[in-house]
Order: sequence, then structure tokens, then C-alpha cells
Amino acid sequence: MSIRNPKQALYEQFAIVAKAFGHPLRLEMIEHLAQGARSVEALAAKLGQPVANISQHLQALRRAGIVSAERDGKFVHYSLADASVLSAVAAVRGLAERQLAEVDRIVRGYFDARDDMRPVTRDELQTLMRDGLVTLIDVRPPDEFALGHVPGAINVPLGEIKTWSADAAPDREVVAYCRGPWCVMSFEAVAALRSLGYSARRLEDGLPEWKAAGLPVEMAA
Amino acid sequence: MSIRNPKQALYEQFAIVAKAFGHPLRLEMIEHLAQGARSVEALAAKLGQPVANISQHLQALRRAGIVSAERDGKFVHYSLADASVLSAVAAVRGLAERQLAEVDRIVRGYFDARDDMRPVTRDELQTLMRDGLVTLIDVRPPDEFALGHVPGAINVPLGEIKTWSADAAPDREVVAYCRGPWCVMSFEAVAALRSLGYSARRLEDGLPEWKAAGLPVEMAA
DNA sequence: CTGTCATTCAATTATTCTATTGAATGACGA
DNA sequence: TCGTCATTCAATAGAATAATTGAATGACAG
Repeated sequence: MSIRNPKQALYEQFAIVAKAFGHPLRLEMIEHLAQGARSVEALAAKLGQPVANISQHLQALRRAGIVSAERDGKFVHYSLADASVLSAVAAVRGLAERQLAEVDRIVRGYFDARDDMRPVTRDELQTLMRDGLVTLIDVRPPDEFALGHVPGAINVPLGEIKTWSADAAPDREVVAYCRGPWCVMSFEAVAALRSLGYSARRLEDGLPEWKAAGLPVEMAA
Repeated sequence: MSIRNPKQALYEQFAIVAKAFGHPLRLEMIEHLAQGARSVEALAAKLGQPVANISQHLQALRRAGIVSAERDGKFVHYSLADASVLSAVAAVRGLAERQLAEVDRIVRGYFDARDDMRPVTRDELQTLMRDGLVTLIDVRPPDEFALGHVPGAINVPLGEIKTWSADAAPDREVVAYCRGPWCVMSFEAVAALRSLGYSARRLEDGLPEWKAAGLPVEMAA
């Protein structure tokens, strides 16, 4: 198909970008890169995929201008190229949530069972934190926590929930968050805490959305 | 690939939606559907494509929840399912415009040559129209104009620019708009008017964006 | 210069997507 | 009921994409 007119040429470019979003693994990669820059190997480890596979998907994302690469010694660190990557993903996600019955089914079948209370919004959380009413836990792995987290949050990776809760005040509400709106770890954390008798809720979405909303982020531990 | 966890199942759904955006023809179909509902045959005629091909692409879009179908006698009218379809396209377009060198090249090679002045923003246009300083022309075909246009606009399809301009006031500035930000017809109209000695500019984007901004739309002719 | 390690490339196979063709469906009017 | 017309389905061939494997690159340490 030869390029007959410039509009078609432009739409071919736009299609390259949209197509790059059109693979579940690449969407998951974007969720991880939204936490901060990652090397190919680190991403591959997080996703449990062969390095070469991740490398190829990263290059598809780079050709589409979704991620950018920066060489640092023998590592190449990839990160999101543009803040609007997250808004593009959010637009697609919103469309899917509103229009696809299958999404509704998945959400109802799995998530609702674990999160029958409505999630805490960012505004609510800020009020609750200011008044000192809740304990905020970040259930992501320590390396992601170290690269940035909500101020005042405590890092409690999913595997340590039980240990941690033994020492926590039993009558204080816990709010958990993780990588994004559909990150399963915060759902699991809330379910675990509730089964241990705690009052727990989920933040409506994750750190990248918090950052994108212009709210402050705390570094290091 | 079996569904191991609900997050992957969700990402597969999101990928279906994103993938549906990932074809130049489907993006062009979305641009047309943004003007108003269309039958399969009408869309096929506008795009110069076989009906069966358009029908199949429409069903891909429908499976992705991007368009919805409504039967009316023997016709099936398709339209955009959700206002956020346009914002998803806009996010992808913005990303491509900012990140892909190829887009820059196409725009510079073709559009800049025909539009060396900055386009008129919607706000500017409203001021200019209120003060009666410009003539606004809608260069889309009459059927699209009839389904809704910017109040005060005159319908001057591309082929009639020359005839129309003969009767137009020669010292009055003309603003042209069409289907969207990269619709070539408004670029062509501005180029034609300038070559005829008129002062002409383009509106920054088209009718769907005007409507999406909550501004009034006039119906019929 | 050589070995090591992160990343990329190249080649293969399996899968999915695209365009095209002609036949099937479903609604309308005679 | 029958023919017509808009749309969809089904089947095909050709093209693009995905995952896997092993080899090649490029940077660092000794």
C-alpha cells in the first residue's frame, strides 16, 4: 500500500503507536516502567519472561515513541517517553471498563470478592493521612518503593503482610496501594488483612497515578 | 496462553481495545464516525473500500467497544460508542506527534507548505465570529455538514471553493475547518484560497473536537 | 587483549491479522 | 411469497506478529 496522501501517512504512524499498546505483555511492561526506569534484565525478571522477548517488545515500544532508552555502562535503562503514555493507557482502560462486558465479568468474578468496599480516593487518603487516622502501606517490592512512594507510606511487601500485621495496631484502619488501578497485590493485601481481622481498604489506583496528579513523592526508605 | 491471573485477563481485554485502534483504516473510519452515525455502505463509499472489508473492520471495532451498532430497517448504523474514543485517539495522536520523527517529517513536508500561519484556536474563532470579522467555511461534503456544523458556518465543499470565492468579499478573512486536526480538506481549502489572493487560515481542529469541547452545534442547512 | 555480562540481532516456527471472493442472512416492498 | 438490497459470514491466500533459540555486539574489569 503506497502512501497516497499525507493523511494516510499520518494515520499509519498513529496506528504504529496504537498497535504498540495492543499486546498484554507490553501493557504490563508499561505498568512496571511507570514505577521508574528499568533495565531489560530487571523487567524480564519482574515479568518472568525471557530477556530476548522483553528486549524485542521494548524495541517495539521504542519505535512507537512510548519508551525511551538510555545507556549506562553495560545496562540500558528504559523508561516511559512521555507523561501522556499513562493518559493514553487510561483512556483505553476506561473505554474497556465501560464498554466490554468481559471486563465487568473479570472484575466482578475476582476483584469484587476481595474488595467489597469502595476504594479510597486520593483526596480521601490525603484527608485521612493529615488527620492521622490510617496507616498507609505500599505493598510493592522494596526496590520499587525505594524509587518513590507516597509520603508517610510504610513498605510492606505482600509476603510480609502477616508478620507486619502482628505488630500493627489492631484497631487502626489500613490503606494499601501498589502499581496501578488493577495491580493485584493491593487486592491481595486487603484480602489478607481482612481475613486477619483488620479493617483495610485499597487506594483507588497506584503510585504512577499519584505522581501524575502532581502530588508529592518521597524517595529512599 | 491460559489465563493465570485476573490482571493478565484484564490486560488482554485492554489489548483488544488498543489493537483495534492499531490500523490506519480503522483510525480513518473513526474520524468519519466522529462526524455522525454511518451505514456500512456509506462508510465504504467515503473511504473507497469494499463493503465487506469495512464490515469486518467495523466488527473488530465493535468487539473492542469502540463503536456501537443500531439496526434501522435494512441498514445498520454505526457510531462511536463513547465520548472517550476521541480522547483515546487524541492521546495516541499527541504521543505520535511529540515522539515520532516520521510524523514531524510528514507534517513539515506537506502541511507546513500549505499552512505557514498558525491555525486559529477555538477561542479565537469564537471572538472573531462574535465581532463579525471572519467568514467561516465548512469544507466537508454537504451530508456531513447537514448532520451538524459550527453555528454561522457556510458549507463550501472543496470542489466549490473557486466558484464560491468569486462571490465572496475579497478583503474578508476566511477560516476553514473540516473533520479533524489532520483532515486534509481544510489544508487544501486554505491553500486554494491563498492562491486566489484571499486571506485564509485553518481552525486548529474539526467539528468533533468542537462538539467534544461542549460548544454549540447547528443542525440542518 | 581477553573474558564476562547485558543487550540485541537473526532465523525459525506457530499464530494471528488482512484483503478478497462469493455465498448466506435478514428486512423490506411488491 | 418472491425479489431486492444492506450487511454479515465463511473460506482462502498472503502478510505481519510472537515466542524461542543461539549467535553477535558493545562495554567493562582484569
